[in-house]
Formats: sequence, structure tokens, C-alpha cells
Amino acid sequence: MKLATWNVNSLNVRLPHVLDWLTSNKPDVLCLQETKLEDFKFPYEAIAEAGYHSVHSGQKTYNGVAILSLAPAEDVTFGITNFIDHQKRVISATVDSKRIVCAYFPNGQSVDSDKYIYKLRWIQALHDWLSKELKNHSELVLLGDFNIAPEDKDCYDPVGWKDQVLVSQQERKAFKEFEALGLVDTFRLFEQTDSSFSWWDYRMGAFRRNMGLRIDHILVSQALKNSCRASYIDKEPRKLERPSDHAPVVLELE
DNA sequence: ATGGCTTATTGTATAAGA
Repeated sequence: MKLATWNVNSLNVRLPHVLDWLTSNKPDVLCLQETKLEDFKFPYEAIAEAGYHSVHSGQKTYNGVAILSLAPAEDVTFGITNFIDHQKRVISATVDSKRIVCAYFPNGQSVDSDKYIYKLRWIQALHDWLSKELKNHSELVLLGDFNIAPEDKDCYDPVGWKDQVLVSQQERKAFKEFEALGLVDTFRLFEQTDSSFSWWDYRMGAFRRNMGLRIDHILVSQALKNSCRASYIDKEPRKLERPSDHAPVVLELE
């Protein structure tokens, strides 16, 4: 079983890349973030023609999350239970008996902004909700754009970025609290080349110079840990014309 | 270089992303 996550930065613009990627990679599940589409504008038909079911929770301009799957998505839920949020950042479903939680974490903007406070509150709410979800779903996958680089090696310039948003101590502590729930950062289960990143700024030729961060992640519950076979970042779509600034991250389960 | 792109908006400048 192949699972993937990809922040597409507007599905309207990136649909051709997504369809090509589905066709050439044939994942069982592809989770998308930042579709930036209202539900009635979601391209259900074009994706169905590629052989995929879709469930989506979106809004105009910002946010928006979707789960694309070969098998139908069951028991679809939206958002975080007991956390009121008009921003469409979480969609969950059961696919092939695995609970899939697709999440677009807030960016936070900067550590001294109200958006950073919201980010930390949002993450805490997700954590508390997942601690309960894990009791009902032993095989759970949390994947998406976390907007957190967990360690210094997940940032091209940890000295220059020290204490900035995406790498701050509080965000990294929050990431570790997901791990304390038993969730495993599957990318690090496998040998990886140094300077492996999933996002590169559009500016400054950042991709060409590999000035990136690893902020997109696939975490699995303990029950799935021993089923993991490979994890990698697919940089190919980032090389295309008009790319998303994020690359897909892939996990292969047995 | 307190933003060098990119996207979306009842747009022609602004907000947001990361």
C-alpha cells in the first residue's frame, strides 16, 4: 500500500500535475493540502477519470484538504472534534481499514504573531483529539503539511533559522508530543540522504540551491510501524513548470 | 534583501504563504 501527502498550493493551478502524478505513481491514497477551492469547485470528475475517489473539505482562497483513494473513503469526518475552526484544515476517513487523518497545520507566520498563538492552540487541539482517536483506531496515519521542521537537519540553515517559525522550540516540542502518542515519523525509519527537504521557497533559486525545509510528514501509529517498507520525497514535480513549492512525500506499507 | 516568487481577490494593490 502506497500513501502520499502533497501540499499543492492551489489545486486549480496544480490539477495537471496531480493527475500526472497519480497516473505515474499509482498511490493507494494521496492526501492534498491547500486546494484553495470551495467544495462545489473541486474537480471530482477529472480525478475520477484517473481512477480515484475523492473527499474534500475546502474554502475559497485559503486552506482546503482532500483525500484521494483507489478504494472508497469511509466514515469521513471534518475538522477536529471539540475545536471550533472555520479554517478547513483537517479531513479524515477510513481507507482499506486504516484511519487516514489529512492535516494542514497553520503556518504561524512569525513567532510574535497572533497566528503563531493560533498555530499552537490548533496543534494542541489536534493532539488531544488524536489521543482519543488512537483508542478507536489502532491503525492510524497522520499525514500532511505540518509546517514544522522537527530537527536541525530538517532545515538547510538551522543557524540562520534559529527560533524562527517552523523550527521554534515550542513547535518542535509539539511535534514530539505527537511522537509521545506513539506516532512515528516514518521518513526517519529509513536511511535518507543528507539535506532531504519537502519545501523550497519560490524565491532566490531556493530549489536549485536545495535551500529547503522538511515540513511535510507521514506519521503512523505503533500498530503500523513494522509494516513500513520505504519512505521518500519525490522531487520530480518540483522541477516542472509552475510547480507547487512543496514536493510529495511517500510512504510504502506492506 | 523586514523578501528576492506565487496564488487569489468582486484586484490594478494587498494578503498570505513558509
